[in-house]
Amino acid sequence: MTGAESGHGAEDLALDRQLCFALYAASRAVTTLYRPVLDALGLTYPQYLVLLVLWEHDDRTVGELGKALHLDSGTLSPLLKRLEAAGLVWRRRGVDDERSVRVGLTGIGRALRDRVTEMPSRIACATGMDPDEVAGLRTALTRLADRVNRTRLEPGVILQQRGEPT
Amino acid sequence: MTGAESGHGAEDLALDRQLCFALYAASRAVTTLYRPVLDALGLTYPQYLVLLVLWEHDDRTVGELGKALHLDSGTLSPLLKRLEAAGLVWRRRGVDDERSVRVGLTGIGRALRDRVTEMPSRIACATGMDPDEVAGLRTALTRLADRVNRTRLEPGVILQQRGEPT
DNA sequence: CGCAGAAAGATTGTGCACAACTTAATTGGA
DNA sequence: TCCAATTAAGTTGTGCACAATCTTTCTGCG
Repeated sequence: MTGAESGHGAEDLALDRQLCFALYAASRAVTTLYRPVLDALGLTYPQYLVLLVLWEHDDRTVGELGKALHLDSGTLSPLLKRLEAAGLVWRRRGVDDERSVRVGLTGIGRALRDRVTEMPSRIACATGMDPDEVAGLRTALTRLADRVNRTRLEPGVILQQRGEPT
Repeated sequence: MTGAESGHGAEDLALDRQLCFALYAASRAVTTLYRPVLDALGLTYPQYLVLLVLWEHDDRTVGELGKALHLDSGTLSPLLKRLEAAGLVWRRRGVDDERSVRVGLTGIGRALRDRVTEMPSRIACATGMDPDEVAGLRTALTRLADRVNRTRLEPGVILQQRGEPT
C-alpha cells in the first residue's frame, strides 16, 4: 500500500485491462486490414458493409439498412449518396410510402461482389485463428453487443432495461 | 445447388458471418454504453482513453500517447487541444528536444479519475459476463489486434510480414 | 374532412480516424 | 562544418458516427 486508496477499483483503470479498449483497438486494426483492398475498389469500410447487406437482399429502405448495421440516417444518407454518385446503387422514393427511400444495386454494384468473394478467407488467414476460434469470437462479440445494446447506464446509477419487450 | 458457384466463398459474405462486423458493432455498442457517463463529465470516449493513459503515467509525449492508443498526431493533436482547453491537461514543448510535445495532467484532470473508478465494474456488469469470460475475450481481442497489425493485405495477394523484428 | 401526432429521411454541427502534406528541430555522415 | 535525411507535431481534407433539428408524408381519430 503506497497511500490512500478508496477501497475499490484502484488500478482497474489500466488501459490494457479495459475490454472497451481491446474492442476499439481490434476493430480499428481489422478495418485497417481491409483498407488496401477496399481502396483498390474505391470503397470505404462502412460502404462495404452496406454493400454486404444489399448483396444479401436488394431493394431495401434506408431504415432497414440502418437496422441491419445499427446506423441512423445521419450516417447512411450521405454514405448512400456517395455510393449512388459512384454508380453502385440507386435510390428512389417508395411508391406506396413517399416518406421511405428504397436502395438497390446497379449492375456495377452487383458485379463488385465477385471482386470480394475471397475477402473472408483472406481475413481469416490474417487473424491466425482457426475457423472454430473465429466463429467462437464472433458469437461472443455478437452476444456482447446484443446484451450491451439493451443496457443504459445512468450517470450515477446502473440500470438494466428491456429484458423482454413485454 | 441453385446455379453457378465459383467453388469457394459463395455465401460467406453474409453480414452476420463477418467477424469484422461483429467487432465493429460490439465496439460501437460499448462506446455507446460509456457515452451517458462520459457526457456527464464532458468527455468523449477517445478523450477518456487518453486520460486512462495519463492516469497511469503522467508527462508523456504525443508520440508515446499515440503508440499506446495506436493513434497518430492527426487524431491526437486536436483532441489534446480540446482537453487542454477544458483545463484537464497541459502541453509544452520538450526541453531537450524541441520537436516533441509533452502532455500531462492538471489538478482537475487528475481529480477526474476519482469520478470514473467504478466504470470498469459497471461495464463488466452490463456485459453480463463473468470476470473470466471478460478477461478471455479481452485477451483474444488483444492477440487478434497484435496479429492483424503485423499483416498487410495487398489488393490481390496475401502478404505476411514481420514475424520478428530480426 | 381536418388536424395532431408519429414516422422516415435529410440536414447541421461536433469530434474522431486517417491519409497526405507542411513545418520545425535534430541527427548523421561526407 | 554543412547539409541531406530523419523525426515529431501540426494542418488540411474526406468520410464516418451521432445528437439535434427540420421537412415531408402518413395515420388515426374527432
